Amino acid sequence: MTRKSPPKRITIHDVASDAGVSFSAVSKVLRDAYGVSDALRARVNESIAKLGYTPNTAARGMRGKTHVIGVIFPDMRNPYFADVLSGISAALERTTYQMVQGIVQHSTEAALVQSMMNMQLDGLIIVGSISTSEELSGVAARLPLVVDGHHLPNATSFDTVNNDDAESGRIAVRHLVEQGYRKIAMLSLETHNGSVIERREAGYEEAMRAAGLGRHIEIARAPQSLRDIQVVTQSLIEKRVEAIFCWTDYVALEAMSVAGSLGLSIPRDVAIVGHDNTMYCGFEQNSLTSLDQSGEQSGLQAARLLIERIEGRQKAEHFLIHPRLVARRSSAAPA
Amino acid sequence: MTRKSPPKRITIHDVASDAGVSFSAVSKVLRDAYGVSDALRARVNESIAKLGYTPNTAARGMRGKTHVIGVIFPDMRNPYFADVLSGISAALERTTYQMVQGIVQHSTEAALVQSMMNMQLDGLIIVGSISTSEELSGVAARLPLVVDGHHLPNATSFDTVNNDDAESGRIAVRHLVEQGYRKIAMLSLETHNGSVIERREAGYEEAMRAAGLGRHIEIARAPQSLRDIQVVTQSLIEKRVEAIFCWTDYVALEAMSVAGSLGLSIPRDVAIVGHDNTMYCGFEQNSLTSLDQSGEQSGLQAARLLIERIEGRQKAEHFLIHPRLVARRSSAAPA
DNA sequence: TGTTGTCCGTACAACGTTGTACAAAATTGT
DNA sequence: ACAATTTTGTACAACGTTGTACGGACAACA
Repeated sequence: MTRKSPPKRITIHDVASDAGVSFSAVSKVLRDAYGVSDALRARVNESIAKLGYTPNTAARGMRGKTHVIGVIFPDMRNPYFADVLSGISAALERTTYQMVQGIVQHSTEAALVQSMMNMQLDGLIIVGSISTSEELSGVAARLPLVVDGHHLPNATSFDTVNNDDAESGRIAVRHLVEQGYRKIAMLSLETHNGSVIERREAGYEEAMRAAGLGRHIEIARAPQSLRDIQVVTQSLIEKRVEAIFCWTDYVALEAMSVAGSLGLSIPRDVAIVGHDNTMYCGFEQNSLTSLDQSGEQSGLQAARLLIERIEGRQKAEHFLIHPRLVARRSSAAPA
Repeated sequence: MTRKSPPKRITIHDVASDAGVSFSAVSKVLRDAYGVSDALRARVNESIAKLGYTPNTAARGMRGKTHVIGVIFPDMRNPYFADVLSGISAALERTTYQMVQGIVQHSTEAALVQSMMNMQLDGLIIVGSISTSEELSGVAARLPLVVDGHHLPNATSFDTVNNDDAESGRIAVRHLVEQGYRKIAMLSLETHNGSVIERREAGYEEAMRAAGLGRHIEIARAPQSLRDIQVVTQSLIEKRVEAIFCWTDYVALEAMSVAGSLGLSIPRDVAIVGHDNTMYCGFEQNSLTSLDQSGEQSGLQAARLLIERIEGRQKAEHFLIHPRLVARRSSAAPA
């Protein structure tokens, strides 16, 4: 409709002249600073509502806080992250903080962090970081930081939230052993700069040894590509493993697919356990046993910690979530 | 490690004094404006690299462009959006533009748009918008806008990218008819403010009539919740439909799950077709026939249009993508 | 009535850029 | 050698906030 009209932005000055006060007074109301009468406050708020004023984040960034936090996700394909996001949203609901996301797709985590710092965001939650402890400390020196999904319990300058991943590995193995499986392999991730997968592997090995199955320990690693996962799964199957514990659900679903293509039946020929208990696990055709690390809870805690930190906390906190097994048909006892 | 050191931000002034020039000169280099000698440019660029300077986006937002665009997604659960994001990333790769995402979870689309405007972003791509044409025109009056997944071919103030959704509906029906199915139902979405689902329904109806199956037209609508989808699917099955065309893949997978739970086999008892051809379709246990609307292509075009618009194009463009059927076992001809 | 505080509201200097206006220097033409 | 022109670099006023400094009004106390 409108060709190229000049849609003037409503500023604090417009509000001030509408309310008949100085622009500084409006600023005071916005920051609810000391030294404004109730009458003035009411008048200003009325004008704000009437004009539909919203503060300019860019201008705020030049001076104090922007009231915006950034959340960085490693990818958008894994529906687990949607749960984390829900948790963060829920925690932000009753606060004045807004949120923007950055998703590591083509760009790098470091570039995204830089970009968000340049926007002067008030704090950052990095989910599934692949950065080193040093890099993260560098970030934390410049703005409040919470890392979700990277075990760094000795970090002093930022907080972390994590699933007890060693426990995940142990639970998976114990469950499969109880169900009667012995030759239990793990299908892991090839390159993992985070410490999450290491711990799952460690938990897996520990439980295998504890069950007297040390000789059956077998960890196969594949990169994230579906093709590679197929190849590695196939080689595990050829080795006649009885069960496969996969580092995340979609890998488990792919493993299931490979087994199916080879004419094998699950769990009779091979049992499968996944991780994250994403929505696809519950579908009848998958019926995938999985470890639930409650992404929602994870996000909630991360946001809570970040806000505390923005508001002044200095001492680091490290929150651990206890995983819970959700058993389904894919790991039922063989008949 | 560091307690509360003052990590001074490196500004244009620091670069200027390092290079021994005025700060305005540095700004000129950054904007590559007219009137800088190659010598000065080189010197400045050297200092920039040496100091690791990056421009402050907030400050840029106060004056010209931020070189950041915003992308708004309706949710993070549907892996289709990951493809769209890939396309956008790819298009931005060789440009100077950065990107941040906003995901409509607890907050509203309008709130996210407002928030991104307040950050003074250079442009916006809204994917799967539920806003009205008027609301979108309002946004477009204030900044360059591209809408992906909302048919508004008469919009003059913003661009759109869409799948030919009527064609999707027609293709799905024609395919099922060819395979020998007659009682073909559609499982649609209950509340759809976008025009995408309407068109799919229209295409479905049109093709049904064209095939002389008008009397078998049956559109069932369910909200996004899994529980509701189950109930609606079950009622379709009780009506003994032979095939179900679902508006998106995860609904199709859920329908498949319901059928399986009822002891039915696919496609013998009921055929299923999904939409978006997401990664889960290819898994053997699903083997779901689906319509591919190439999210990657969609994102690529949206980003291209946005950049053109940021750089001055006024005339609206509307890009249409042609869907392609990927046939799998879920719609094979009954034996 | 003068003095001392409180309270409320205003003035104004940042913040780090962009882009316009202008001065100085270098180059060209005569 | 001197004016005219072009090229190169600098100065500075925005942009919309925050937060500190300050002034004026009014009440309380002597």
